Amino acid sequence: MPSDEPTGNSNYALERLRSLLRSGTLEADGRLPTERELSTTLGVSRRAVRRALEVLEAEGRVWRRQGSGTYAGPRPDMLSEHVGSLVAGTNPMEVMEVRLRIEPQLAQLAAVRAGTKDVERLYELAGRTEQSTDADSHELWDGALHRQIARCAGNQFFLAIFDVINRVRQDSTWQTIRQRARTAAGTAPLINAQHLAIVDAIAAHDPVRAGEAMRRHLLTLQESLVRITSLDRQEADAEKELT
Amino acid sequence: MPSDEPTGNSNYALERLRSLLRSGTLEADGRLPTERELSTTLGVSRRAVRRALEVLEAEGRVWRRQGSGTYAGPRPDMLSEHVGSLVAGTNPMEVMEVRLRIEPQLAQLAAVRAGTKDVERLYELAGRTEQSTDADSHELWDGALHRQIARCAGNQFFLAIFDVINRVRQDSTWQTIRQRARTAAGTAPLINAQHLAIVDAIAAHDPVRAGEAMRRHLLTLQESLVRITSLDRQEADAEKELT
DNA sequence: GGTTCGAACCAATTCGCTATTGGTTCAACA
DNA sequence: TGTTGAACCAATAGCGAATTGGTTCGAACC
Repeated sequence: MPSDEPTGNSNYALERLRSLLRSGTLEADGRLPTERELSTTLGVSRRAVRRALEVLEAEGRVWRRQGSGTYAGPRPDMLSEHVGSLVAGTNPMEVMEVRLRIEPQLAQLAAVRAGTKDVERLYELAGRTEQSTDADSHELWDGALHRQIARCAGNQFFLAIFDVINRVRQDSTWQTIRQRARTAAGTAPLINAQHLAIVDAIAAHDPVRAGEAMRRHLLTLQESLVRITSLDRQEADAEKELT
Repeated sequence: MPSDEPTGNSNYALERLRSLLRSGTLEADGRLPTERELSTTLGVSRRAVRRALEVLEAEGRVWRRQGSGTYAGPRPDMLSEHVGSLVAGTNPMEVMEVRLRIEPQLAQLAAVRAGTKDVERLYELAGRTEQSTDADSHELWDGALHRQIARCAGNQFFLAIFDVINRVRQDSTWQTIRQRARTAAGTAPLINAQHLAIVDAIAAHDPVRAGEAMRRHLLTLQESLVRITSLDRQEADAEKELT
């Protein structure tokens, strides 16, 4: 334990926890160590850890569930609970088909209704997506861009529907599929160009072009999805051959 | 086992089960005995019990869950519980805009994928809608027709999304608006003709025509909705004048 | 030939149990 | 007065056995 810092100080634990959250070096599900673990590794009392966590929880940086653990990020709302039942009855290809039918419509509406500030935000998000190096942050910014387009449509209910689709799409069950689909060979430049084409059309208030650009973009994503799943099938067949 | 009745007859089991349901002598949670139990107590094969239960399930008198049991009453749905939060943040015009963007897409898919049996069902529903005299049954059959089109799209997830929209649309909060919108002067013949145009296009496997027909149909509904709400506004303005 | 039956098997669910984990209380203590 | 450490409480996750609806298959029967 540090010597010049008062041990058991919750402020010290708070800083350590903040840096832990910033570093992003935690499990994929965002779960951080147990309170007892933290109290030993940080060399402070569990009470101090709890005080620090209470602050972080009040700030919305973490949320806790008795018997389960403490997790990074905002507390998940009730909507996501129903996602599970939706995920159960469908598959990624169906979801992609729905996106192909709905997101071009949102892009059209966005082209009609997007304001100057909206367009600025869209270009910023497209730039962030392009400049992100690792696949994780790329998907993060990509998701933000698509949702911003949905927001620009100016229809709260339509946005809610989009969020439902998005939740199903991002369900952890399909994490591996997405992880491999987005690392498909050399599609990144094409995808970034398509993003720009969509945003340009929205900025030009050209609904037809925006819808078509979005459709082409999703078709590209669908292609990589098909490629991945067919690869999976081939692997499965190969394994069957071996046995 | 009975002597004058053919054992293993599912009709016999069906009658026994009906009387069991009528008597109401089952657990508080509405759960009735397991299939294996029933097959022994009723002295019929489990297959016969299952046939009887299938009938009762189709009639909506019971619902079954694998690994859990068979329960009396209609199948509970969790979806409707959270519709309220969606309704709160939107309004009928937004919902209609979403329908205008999504249902034509469903009609297009239906035109591609609908089978012969599906088309027959569509014509039957269109006929029922046309022949219904009172506004209540008209809306009932109209809703069934629209949902059947969504089913014909052959995408379970898309159907789930459609159901979410439908739930919000049918929310009791907007009951009065819908009641007045559908009684708009003399639109019934036009709406029925539009229904037939949609179904004809689907039967002809013409996606473009199906989508356009659906769009025109929804535009008509939107018009009547606008008319109603504008009337409301006039009334509100008139009231404001008085105060 | 077609249907039914019994049996076995499959898949989803429930239940009981244990271990884990956040939440709480409390006496000791500085 | 406030903190600490420990014990205890309550809710949750994980696991395996038992249960239950869903399915398949061959034998028997009409």
